[in-house]
Parts: sequence; structure tokens; C-alpha cells
Amino acid sequence: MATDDLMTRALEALGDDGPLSVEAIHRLADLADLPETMTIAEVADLLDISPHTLRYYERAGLVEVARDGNGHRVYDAEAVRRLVFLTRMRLSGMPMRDLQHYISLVDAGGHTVPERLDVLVEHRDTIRRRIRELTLSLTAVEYKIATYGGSTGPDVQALGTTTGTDRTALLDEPLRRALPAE
Amino acid sequence: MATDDLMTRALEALGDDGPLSVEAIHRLADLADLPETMTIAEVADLLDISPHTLRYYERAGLVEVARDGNGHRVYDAEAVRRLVFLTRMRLSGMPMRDLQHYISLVDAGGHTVPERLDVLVEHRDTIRRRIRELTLSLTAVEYKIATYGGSTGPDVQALGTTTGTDRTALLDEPLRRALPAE
DNA sequence: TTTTGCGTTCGAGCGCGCTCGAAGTCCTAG
DNA sequence: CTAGGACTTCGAGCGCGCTCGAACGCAAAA
Repeated sequence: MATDDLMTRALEALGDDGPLSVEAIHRLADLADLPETMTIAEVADLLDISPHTLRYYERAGLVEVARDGNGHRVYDAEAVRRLVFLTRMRLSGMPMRDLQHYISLVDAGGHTVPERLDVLVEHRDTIRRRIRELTLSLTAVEYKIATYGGSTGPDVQALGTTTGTDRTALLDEPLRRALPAE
Repeated sequence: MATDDLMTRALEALGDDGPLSVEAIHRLADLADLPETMTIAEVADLLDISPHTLRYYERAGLVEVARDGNGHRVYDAEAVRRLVFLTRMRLSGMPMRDLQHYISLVDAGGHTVPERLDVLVEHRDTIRRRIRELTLSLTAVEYKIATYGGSTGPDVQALGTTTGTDRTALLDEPLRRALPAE
């Protein structure tokens, strides 16, 4: 049930639009059939990050990667899955530090599950806060665009008198109006 | 009408919750009655940034601030409004560079309005993309929390076999399931 | 055989957005 | 008269997350 909720939300998130989401879908769909092993270039390509970054993550202790006869990295499916996770977390704004902490918990064994949950829950809340902030900003920017663009429209009235020079340019009335006091 | 939409969305954004939004409301409400002039400490307080940062923004050419007899900064209402805008933009992730560009357009006069609109529209799209990304990440994290936490629940079945060691710890099946291949 | 290309390690460097410290000025309270 | 505190300028430093370059190794293609 909770699961259904999540699925629904995920689908909603993709609802309208664009190339970015399509890529995302592909990435995720491909997770189903990962090759046994991959080269650094392949993984970099899959995750859309540079080989440099992959080496950096390894140096940072986020993942261990075996070498072949030539000393080249060989990423097995588990390493790739971990990197998918790490990349997603980075993208969602989790700092390297926290990721290192989390990974150290994972590597420490199953008894750290509760602590891992704490980390995840905290991060979840951080993401939620961020989304709220961005939604607010988005509203402000959209309002500004609307009042700028529709100079002929009725919205302009809402801004009050214009002083000839660019007083409306940075005006922040939008949210003052959009958000009733309290 | 478009305006009503925006108001609605803004209110929705505040719907559930917390202290952060409450602060936001206060900040915005206060915009209505700004004092004629303010000191750096007052502005810093209002915007919840440090005096250091305010000086930095000035050095960066984002705002001009007059001095009093003692060489102390005196922020007039317009400067404060601009700083409110700037702070909001920074919070929403607009880089200093873009802000500098935007401000240079504002200072260049009214004929740059179309170009300013371009900047705003682009930033709006950036924010939207970011929100989508975060929403996706949020779903993933929530799913992981759900499957971790409800170890006794039915959700665990969805994860497939556990291999004793921590294979599920970083498993990314959530989105593979949540997002049908397409 | 030489070149091309993909990989390796190591350490340094960079871009961003602050953040801080030093040294000085000025006003006010005790 | 002195001490405290809030301010000034200036330049340096920092934390983050990469990003890059140098010098090298190996292997398949020309």
C-alpha cells in the first residue's frame, strides 16, 4: 500500500515531459539486466559521470573495485548497483561525508540497519525541505515572469505604480501577495 | 487567473508543516513595511545571511550601498528589496555569475527586459528540472526507508532474496519497479 | 615496429560561494 | 579616560566536489 503510493508518486513525477526523465527511465530500466562486469568507461557512461569521478569515489572509500591482469578496474554488478545508489544520492544533494558514513555502516554489517535508517530519514527530510524551498522559489520566478511578460495584461495592475526607471525589475511583491500574512 | 494559479500553488507549497515555511512567511510579510534605511546587521538579520556575505555581494557588484558619516553602510528600501530578490535567487540555486549578468541588465535600463526574461525563464526551467530530480530521489529514498523499516512487512518480499550479507542495503530495485520500462 | 588508445597512480589545481582575521575608525557607556 | 562594541577595508583561506595533467603500462591496429 505504501508501496503503491510510492509508485504512483514516481509516475506522477514523470507525468509531464522531457528528455531528462526519459534518460532517467532508461538508466533505471537497464538496472534490470546489468552485465556481469563493466569497465570504468562503461560505468562512467551508464552513470553519466566521468571516469575521474569514479576513481575519486573509490579513493574516497565509497566502493571497492577489483583489477584485472593489466591493473584495470573491473566493476562487478554489485559495485555498479552501489554506484547507482551513490550517484542518485549525490544527485539528490547528500554530501560525500554522509555517504561515507552510510557506506561505513553498510560495510559494518547488518546490526547498523537502524542507524542507516536514521541517515536515510534525515536525508529524506532534507530533500523534502529542499523541494518546498524550490517550489516557493519557482512560484516567485513564475510570477515575476508573468508580470514582466504580460505588460499588457491585468497582472501589471497588481504591481502598483511603476516609477519610470526599473522599479518593478526586482520587485518582490509576488509573494507578499501570494502568501497572505500568517 | 494565471495569478490565481500561482497563489494557489504557493499556498499548497506551504500546506503541511514546519518552521521553515513560517519564517518564510514572516520574511515576506515584512516586505510590506520596510524601514527607510537599515544597518548591515539588520539586513543580515532580515535575510538570515551574514554581514560578511552582504559585503561580498556588494563587492560582487550585485548592489550599491551608500555610507553614512562614519563610513558605515546604509541600506535603503530599494537595496533591501534587491537583496531579498538576490537572496531568493541564490537560495533557488542561481549562480552568482547569472545574478551578476541579470543585475547588469537591470542597471542597463528598460530595453533589456526581454533579455532579463530569457534569464528568468531559463532559471525557471532549471528549478523545475531540479524539483523533478529531487522528487524522483525522494521517491527512491522513501521506498528504501519503507523496505528497510518494515522488515516484518510484506514490502520485503518485493526485494527478492536476501543473501545474508547486506545485499539489500544498497539495492535499487525500488525504482526499477516503480518505473515501468517505457 | 610504431602508433593509437584506453587504462593506471599520484598529487596538484580549480571554481564556487562564502568566511575569516587583521588592523583600523568611530561612538557610547561606565 | 578608557573599554567595548559595531562597523570599515583588504586580502587570504576554506570546504566541497570534483577535474586535470604528468608519467607511465599494456595491447591491438596500421
